[in-house]
Amino acid sequence: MGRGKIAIRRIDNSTSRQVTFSKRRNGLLKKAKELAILCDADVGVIIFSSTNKLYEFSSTSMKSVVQRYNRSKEEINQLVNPMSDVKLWQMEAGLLKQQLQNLHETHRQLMGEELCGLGLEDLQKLENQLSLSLQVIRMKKEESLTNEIQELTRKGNLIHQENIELYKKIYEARTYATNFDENNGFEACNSGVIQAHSPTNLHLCQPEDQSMLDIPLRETISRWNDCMIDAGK
Amino acid sequence: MGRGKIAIRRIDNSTSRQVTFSKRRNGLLKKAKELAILCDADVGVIIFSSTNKLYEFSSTSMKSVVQRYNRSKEEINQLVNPMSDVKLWQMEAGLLKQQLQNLHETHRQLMGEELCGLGLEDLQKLENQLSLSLQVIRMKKEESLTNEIQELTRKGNLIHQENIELYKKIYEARTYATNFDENNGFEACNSGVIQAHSPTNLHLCQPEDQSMLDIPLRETISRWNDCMIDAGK
DNA sequence: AACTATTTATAAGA
DNA sequence: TTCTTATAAATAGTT
Repeated sequence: MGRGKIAIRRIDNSTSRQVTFSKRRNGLLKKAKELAILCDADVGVIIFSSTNKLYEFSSTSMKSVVQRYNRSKEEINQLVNPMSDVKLWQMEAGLLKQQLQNLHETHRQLMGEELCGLGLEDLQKLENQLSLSLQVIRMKKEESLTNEIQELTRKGNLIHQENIELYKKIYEARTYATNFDENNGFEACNSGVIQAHSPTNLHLCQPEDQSMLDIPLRETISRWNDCMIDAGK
Repeated sequence: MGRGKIAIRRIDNSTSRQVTFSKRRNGLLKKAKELAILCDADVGVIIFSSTNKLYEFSSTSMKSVVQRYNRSKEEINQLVNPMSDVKLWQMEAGLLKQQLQNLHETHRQLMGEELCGLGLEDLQKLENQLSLSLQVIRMKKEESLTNEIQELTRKGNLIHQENIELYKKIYEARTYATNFDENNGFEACNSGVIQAHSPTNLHLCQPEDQSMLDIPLRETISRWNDCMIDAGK
């Protein structure tokens, strides 16, 4: 029914296909409507285009048509929501709520609450579990503490080494200054050389830690003294 | 499209209606099929005649078409009414899921698992909590044990009392017998009573255990036992 | 169910 | 997309 006859097979040309779809879709829906009216039939038509657009016609309501279809087919009402999505989600929520409650109770018992309903055996189990947990946690804590102490010790040693190096520098500088000028320039050397030396040294190991760059020379020496005293013990 | 034009309204003549139904139904199904093939569309058609007979066509399967239809309708609903019931329940479920997950994590930590992500402070808190729980549970257990012991002691005392009463009865009975028969009964009484005292202690309440009542008077005692049990009910 | 006059649907082109 | 139009297809009424 057109300028030419066409074979009933997928139309290759995309545009042509789309146009034909549009026309025939309208034709189908119109005819469905006419059939329903003329012949007092209950008709439902669902059309999805190749681009997933939905078109439909139903003489009463799609729901009732499909339900009737299901009943007629004697299939289990799985197609149109015997268990609508709302119901499904309600069930899901109910289930989760139940799980949450159960876990909550267990949790409370682990927290030492709501122990009234428990028998001796349950209490014993709980005690064992807690005891075990405590053991694990204490081990973990100890491990953590040990690590921290190790780290601190390492850093301490590094700084100690640095201080020794520093002291040596200072000592050399002083000796050099003394030898260099018996009666002259000690003050200048002291303020110049030594101040230039110490900050460079500290930067080598801990560039991020600037806090000890502010420390005056006498403090460095005093700290070195302390270290030596400690080492002598 | 026929010898004459007809208005689109219910055909009054029943026979005519039926014939038209038959013709147009075939036409509709044919056109649906053609549309599906020509335009690569997914089409479903359901037709109930006025006599409730079912005719159908679907390009894939009616089930998949209808499911797709339902899904499509849902999406539309959600767009129109973004806070539909479904959405609300989905949110509820999501929330509960989250809570459950959180609680689960806490629970695992209380069980001494998954402690890697925790710092020293967290570990300390956990330890304190567990320690506290353990304390409470041990108290509860002790309380429970104490109660049980008390209860057992009470019962034991009661039974002991009963035994004393029993002893008295036996003694009276024997004395009576001895008086009746001068030199015969005392030895029997002596060996009987003393042996009966300690082992019977717990057994007296259980009338089915007759093993130690080999002495001649066992019937009397048993009858007395029955009386006491009945009275105790 | 077959026939056929006619209406309707639609393919192709604009 | 929409309109037009020639033509294919559907079908109302008849046999």
